[in-house]
Amino acid sequence: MKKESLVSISKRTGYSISTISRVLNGQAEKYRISKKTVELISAEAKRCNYTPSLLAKGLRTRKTNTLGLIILNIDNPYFSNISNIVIHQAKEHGYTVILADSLENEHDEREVVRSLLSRQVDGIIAVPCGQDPSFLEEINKNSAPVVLIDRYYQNSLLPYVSTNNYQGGKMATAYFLARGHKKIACICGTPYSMPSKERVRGYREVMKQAGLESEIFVSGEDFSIMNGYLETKLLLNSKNKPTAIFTLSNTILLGAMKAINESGLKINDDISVISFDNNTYLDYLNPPITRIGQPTDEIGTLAVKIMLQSLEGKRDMETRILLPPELIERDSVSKPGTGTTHI
Amino acid sequence: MKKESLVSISKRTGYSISTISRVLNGQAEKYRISKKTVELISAEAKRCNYTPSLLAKGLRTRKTNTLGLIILNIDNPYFSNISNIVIHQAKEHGYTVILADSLENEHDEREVVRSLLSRQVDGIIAVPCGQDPSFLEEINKNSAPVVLIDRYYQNSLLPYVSTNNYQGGKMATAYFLARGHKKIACICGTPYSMPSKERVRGYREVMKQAGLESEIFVSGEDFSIMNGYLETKLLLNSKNKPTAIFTLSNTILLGAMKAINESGLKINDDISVISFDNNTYLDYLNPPITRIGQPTDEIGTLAVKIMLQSLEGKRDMETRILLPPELIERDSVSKPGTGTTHI
DNA sequence: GTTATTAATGCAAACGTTTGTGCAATTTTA
DNA sequence: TAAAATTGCACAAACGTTTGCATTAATAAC
Repeated sequence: MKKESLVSISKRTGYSISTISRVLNGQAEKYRISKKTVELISAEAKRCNYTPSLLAKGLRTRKTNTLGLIILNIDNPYFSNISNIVIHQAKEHGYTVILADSLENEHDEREVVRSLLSRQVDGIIAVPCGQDPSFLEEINKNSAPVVLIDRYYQNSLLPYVSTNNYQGGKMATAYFLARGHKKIACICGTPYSMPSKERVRGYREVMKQAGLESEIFVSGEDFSIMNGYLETKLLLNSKNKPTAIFTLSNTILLGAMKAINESGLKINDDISVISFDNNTYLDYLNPPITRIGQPTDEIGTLAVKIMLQSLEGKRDMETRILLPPELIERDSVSKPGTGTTHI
Repeated sequence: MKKESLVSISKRTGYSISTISRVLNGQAEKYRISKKTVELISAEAKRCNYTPSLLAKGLRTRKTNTLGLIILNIDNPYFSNISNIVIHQAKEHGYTVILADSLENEHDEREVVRSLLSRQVDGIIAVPCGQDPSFLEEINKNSAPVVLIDRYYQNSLLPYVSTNNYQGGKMATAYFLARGHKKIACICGTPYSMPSKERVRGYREVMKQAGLESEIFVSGEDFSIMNGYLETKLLLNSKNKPTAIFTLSNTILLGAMKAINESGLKINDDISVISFDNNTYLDYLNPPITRIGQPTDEIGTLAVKIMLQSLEGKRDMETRILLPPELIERDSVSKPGTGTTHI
């Protein structure tokens, strides 16, 4: 089965390539193609199951209807979650997305961007991994519009949509305080990343306001399970053991739980935990984990929307967006007077 | 910044487009381009940060170095796991993958295939969702090679790589039996899908051999959390309550756990559970869940390998592959004489 | 001092589209 | 009935590559 093309249809119907093209693109009226011709060509196209070559189309029009999506790590449910939304939203608007991950290193990020650009993606939605926005800014200026999600830069005008992580940090800390905790430790992720910085800032702020400045304790190096595990190990073995731990991601939480289990402690009874990120399985853990959920649906949807607006040349939209997080109350924090450790 | 092309480099260096092309494709020697020229052109290409247009390249060579990957649902960790492997393996060999999901319905599957083909993917790796292989067979024959993963067809020659689900079903059931269980129920997923069918077949086989034919109980309609929840509800409220439940996927498991929790029962003590699929978080559930793990790494890697072989015209590889599953023993099955219900 | 070799490069077609412009035939206008 | 307007379509260039073949200049062979 030879692949069908405008040429092959042209030969079979006797009409010129341009006429076929215009009919199949709904430009028939504009070019006054007769009704009879339109029907004839449409019928033939359907009969032979014609599919336009998006390569040729893209080459000619400089538009591929393709978006690049760069995340840190496909395996992380938070990102696969967002990817899912972005892919479907894009599809909804006629776009296909190419998904790639940077493995959270700048070298791969650059390589991936180049690869996407050589495929002429119309735009790039990315969770950036470095501390320096200039590379992506240049891409945004010269090659293809860039929209950031999750992570973003303060000193850059790149559009982004993320969670109000500061608020999230405050919510978690306040919740601990309301339940009588004072010794609250925070295990953070990649320290220079905006989400980590902002969550920590919220935590510090609330601690300070409560007069617990001396109890502030932040550690951690990245958003890995291992990091959560190691830091928790250290915390549990320190002289000044906390009664509550604020883990800044679902991955850190898993590591923390492992360390806690190994110590024979029970979450809630012996030590309280709040995590960031909302995942279905968190409700099935023992106990179900109280957490600060991010509005991933809205983040993905808005990112695509901003991208599309940008592609259509509209620039009147607010393009630096922080969405409110949500406290999802479960059972991993002891109630006042209930816990054993912190009274 | 005007996009660089062979033409722009040609103009600047004075060499013809073909010479540039050959140099940049490493064909210099073959065409006896002088060393000086090669260096000059290479330097200029690097200087201006030239990236070839893969659209033009693909159009001309009919090769895009792109693979399509179709899965049922991006959000399911089992699939995002496999996707991760496939994407990285493909990248390893110079291929980019376009990820799409069929939402487990044939209409979307067809649409997605068409979309991929119009992008001229070199091949398609897919978890098929229907019962009829003919559509994908036709694609495989006429348009692009197809390799199936996870699900496959008995009456088709399409290459596939999957888990030996039959063996997995037997392993789980035998494990239950060895621990003294007799009333073992099985909650299956999409009943006509090969994984579900084979796992159930293994379950039935072992039950029969143990003389427990009368205790065989299989229900379930799909691989959703809801299905797991509802079926477990029914099981727990039936007159002939099972002492053990074999859930055929991680999603079904989550649903089942919810139902079990709601009944106030405890896994292991009151009811035993084995699930299919291996996920990190299963170790953090209460209790950690004993499960039949699939070799997702190998599945993804082999699928890509088979695809590449097929693209290179080699056909001498075994292309219908079942890999052995692995029993991952945790703590969700009561030990003989320990459980309360089944003695 | 011709002629055959070889080295180094250029020409032009083709891949499958889109789109500005051109042009013949038909119809309308005056 | 001639000019003008409209209808219905075709031509051809362009997008950025790859690649078979042609071409030129230099060197070697005789």
